[in-house]
Amino acid sequence: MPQALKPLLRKLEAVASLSPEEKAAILTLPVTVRQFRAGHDVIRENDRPTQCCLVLEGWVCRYKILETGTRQIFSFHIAGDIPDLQSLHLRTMDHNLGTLAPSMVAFVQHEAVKALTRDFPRIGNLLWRDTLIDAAIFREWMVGMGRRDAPAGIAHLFCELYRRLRAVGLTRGDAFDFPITQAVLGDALGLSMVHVNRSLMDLRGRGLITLDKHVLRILKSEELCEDAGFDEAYLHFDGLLEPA
Amino acid sequence: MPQALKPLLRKLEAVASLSPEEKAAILTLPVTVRQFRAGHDVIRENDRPTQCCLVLEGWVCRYKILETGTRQIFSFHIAGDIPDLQSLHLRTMDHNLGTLAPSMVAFVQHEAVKALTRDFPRIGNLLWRDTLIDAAIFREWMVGMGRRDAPAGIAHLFCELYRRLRAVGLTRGDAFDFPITQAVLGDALGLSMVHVNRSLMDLRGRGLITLDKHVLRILKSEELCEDAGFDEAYLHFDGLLEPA
DNA sequence: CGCCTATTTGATCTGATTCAAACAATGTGG
DNA sequence: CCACATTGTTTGAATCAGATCAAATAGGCG
Repeated sequence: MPQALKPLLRKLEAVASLSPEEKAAILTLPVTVRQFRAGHDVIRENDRPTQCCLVLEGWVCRYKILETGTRQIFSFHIAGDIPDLQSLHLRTMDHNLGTLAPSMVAFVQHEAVKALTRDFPRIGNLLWRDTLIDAAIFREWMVGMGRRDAPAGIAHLFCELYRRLRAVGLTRGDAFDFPITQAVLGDALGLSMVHVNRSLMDLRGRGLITLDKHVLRILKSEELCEDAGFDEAYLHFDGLLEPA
Repeated sequence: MPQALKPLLRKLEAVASLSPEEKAAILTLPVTVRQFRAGHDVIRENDRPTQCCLVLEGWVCRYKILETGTRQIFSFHIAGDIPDLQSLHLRTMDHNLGTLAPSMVAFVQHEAVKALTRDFPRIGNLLWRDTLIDAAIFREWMVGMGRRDAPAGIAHLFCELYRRLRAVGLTRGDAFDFPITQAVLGDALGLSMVHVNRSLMDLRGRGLITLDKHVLRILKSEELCEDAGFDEAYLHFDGLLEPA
């Protein structure tokens, strides 16, 4: 099903225009598509995957469970993301990949991706670039955990997710579907669920957002960004790669 | 000065054996070497570098300064690291790179690196792999900031640095030079300097480490790892790339 | 010696955690 | 369609890890 890879193509073409051959090579990658329920693992720590996976629909996250039983979430992934590209070059998974909502995921054999990057080095560079942006997002989350208080950290995450979702056409005006529980939010931000709840109340109380029935609406975008110290540069929506 | 690139070669060869041609290509990369004093910037946020840099000697870190004036450090880099490989694919720097100690840094034009990865795709994959390990380290730091208390976070960092330094031959038995002040440690871990000091006292008090005159000695390695919940898998010392 | 930077200690305060319980929403099977 | 179970949100109270403020002490080094 070639159209399954449309989200990926869309993402790559946002950065550099691809030649017809490059597009065709991507769209004809052999993929297997699987549907997952919420709360299931797609890949586990210590696995040695032979395929990469691409999110087509839903919400997926990378995370680790500590000895103490607590969880740290590293990233959220939405349509078009390739959350485990790293398995292409790192044999063993050092974290888990799991769904947070019902999700559709496409799998592509490593061999096929390697052949693609061999035949079309520019595509390889675009994929590399994607993993570098992942890393930039990790860094920004570090800022949130290390140097921002809870309301600012949450606000910052909302600013980020709004822009990433908008970039793949998943916002409706100033709102988007947000099927993420407060407990999960806490695991992502390094906060307790109770404190997430109170910080959300704070953001709501100041009229910056609403969050109801899993729909998040950003009411005062400028104020929210201001509060969060948000600067979208780290998402690198700008950075064109050199032309073909 | 071809021998400047020895640390890089050493690092890459730890993962995959290189052909004579590949080695030659790396060693003959045209480089400029510069010496920096401690506390100086090598690259700044918003810069658009035309070259990559490689740490030959010293201690370098990536960091960001917030509006509030606080600093968040994202990573420490030592000999053999290429802390801004990302500039190869992301036009604009989203953070700073600065020295923490007198350091020697080699610069290589992007064009030269791109030519290298074009002519020797396996080297390109090794470099990509290096940036993926960077990202794995970011994730582990997120665990530290989000889910570990201060002594465990510091202990974890020490475990990591010990192994990374040992891998490039910069340890002497169970000790290594550690020219990092407590304030800097705080900026890396998202802690106040005072609290870093108290946590260090705690580690010392329990006889796990000594830290004196910028020499860190690990007295009880197992206990320190245990305390920190340290598992070196994320450093991927194991993961061989496929053979040539 | 005197300056500057780094470490250490004390006292106080606060953001965030923990524990506990109520409440709301959603879904499921009988 | 209701009863019940389950999952998620909200609130309260007590406690604690870590921040902040302030000042003393200790090293380097020109």
